Amino acid sequence: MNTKDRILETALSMFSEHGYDPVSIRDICGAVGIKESTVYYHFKNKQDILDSLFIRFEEHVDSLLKVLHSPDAWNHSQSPSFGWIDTYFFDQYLLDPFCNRMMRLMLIEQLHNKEIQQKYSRWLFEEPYRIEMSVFETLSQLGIMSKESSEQTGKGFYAYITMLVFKYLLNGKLTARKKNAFCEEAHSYIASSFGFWEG
Amino acid sequence: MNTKDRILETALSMFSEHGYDPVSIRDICGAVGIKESTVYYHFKNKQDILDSLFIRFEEHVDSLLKVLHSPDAWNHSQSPSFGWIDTYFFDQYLLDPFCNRMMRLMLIEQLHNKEIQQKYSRWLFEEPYRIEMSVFETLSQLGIMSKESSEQTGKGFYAYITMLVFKYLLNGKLTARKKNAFCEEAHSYIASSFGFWEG
DNA sequence: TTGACATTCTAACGATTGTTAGATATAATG
DNA sequence: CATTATATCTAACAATCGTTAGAATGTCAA
Repeated sequence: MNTKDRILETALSMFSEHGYDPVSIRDICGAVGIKESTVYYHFKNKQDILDSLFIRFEEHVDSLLKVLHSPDAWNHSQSPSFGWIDTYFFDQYLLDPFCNRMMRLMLIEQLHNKEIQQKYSRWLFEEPYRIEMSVFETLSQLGIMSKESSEQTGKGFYAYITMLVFKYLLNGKLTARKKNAFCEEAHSYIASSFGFWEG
Repeated sequence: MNTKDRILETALSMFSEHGYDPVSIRDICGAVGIKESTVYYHFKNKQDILDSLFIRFEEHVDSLLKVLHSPDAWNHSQSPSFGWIDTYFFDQYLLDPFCNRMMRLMLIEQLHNKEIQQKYSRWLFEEPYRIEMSVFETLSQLGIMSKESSEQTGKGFYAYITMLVFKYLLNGKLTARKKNAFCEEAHSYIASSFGFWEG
């Protein structure tokens, strides 16, 4: 991996753990194994590192969203399924190491950074809401649920997953134990609430 | 208010917005209107300010919990009610300015501070879960709900409130708009899910 | 008024911060 | 080989950090 990417990866790893301000350029350089001035060859300043991380993240999730909303994503079963949510929404977004770190970073910085607060609202609440609700909307279109019931059930599902995200995926260090707890409790909720469908 | 209390209040206000490290002793002193060295007359060091805040918070919520679990709290209706949740759990905990600031502080610091991470888990997940579930446990004891149904419904309720807390009460600055959104959506959820009871 | 104590001040310390100028090394091009 | 461009280095800067010693106040009892 080239130096620029190593700086970005190390910076994200440290920012997501301690926040932006508490991590110094020297901290990052020490971990990467370069001198401070080298950073300024690749980036305009410290803020530029943060900006670059968000550019990469939004490219990443934009391409992810395109896949999600393309017909292919829904092909392996004729209707949207919780297997689909597992593969795309859980594994490639909520549980993905890069995305998880970016969410931690947004979580720390949102309280005092207005720009990041907007990104935080979008990527932790609005887009997940859209994605999860689209599943239940399809369910009502397919006649599996009534429109009102699908909306109510969708909101309940969204709230439960959101709670699990904050409780397990954005609470202290992300350990294998917490990942498992998230998956187990999510699947247990799905099983007990939607056992009638795609058992 | 005496100087020590003014330091604590100002520090909490700034810590909860920016986090512990980014706020300097000089920032706090500038806002209070004193010189830096005065802080060290009242506190051992910067960390001591943070520790004092947590001591005050835990004293505050401990006394709150005592009230919650005392018979008096349940007296104004023969069964636990959502009005009770409104008065004690919402107004005096989740929406209380002091508690809200402490929760923000814990939210920021928990990702890299192991001690605070434990407090965060306790005061944002475990205790709220206990409090909310105790309501539904009573419901099943009173025969209003079956044991299984009360547990499932309780978890759904807890998840929904937790989601609303993160979405509205710990997302950027706490405005009147967000407070209202929290209350409205919570009450709307209660109404649509539990309209059968205490309409 | 004097003395004792509580409270706040002035002024500085060593360490760390983001950033920069300019030298040095490495690699590619003629 | 000489030249140019790319990449990393050394070494320092002004500013800010938490913290401290000691002088200057204010308050109240003797």
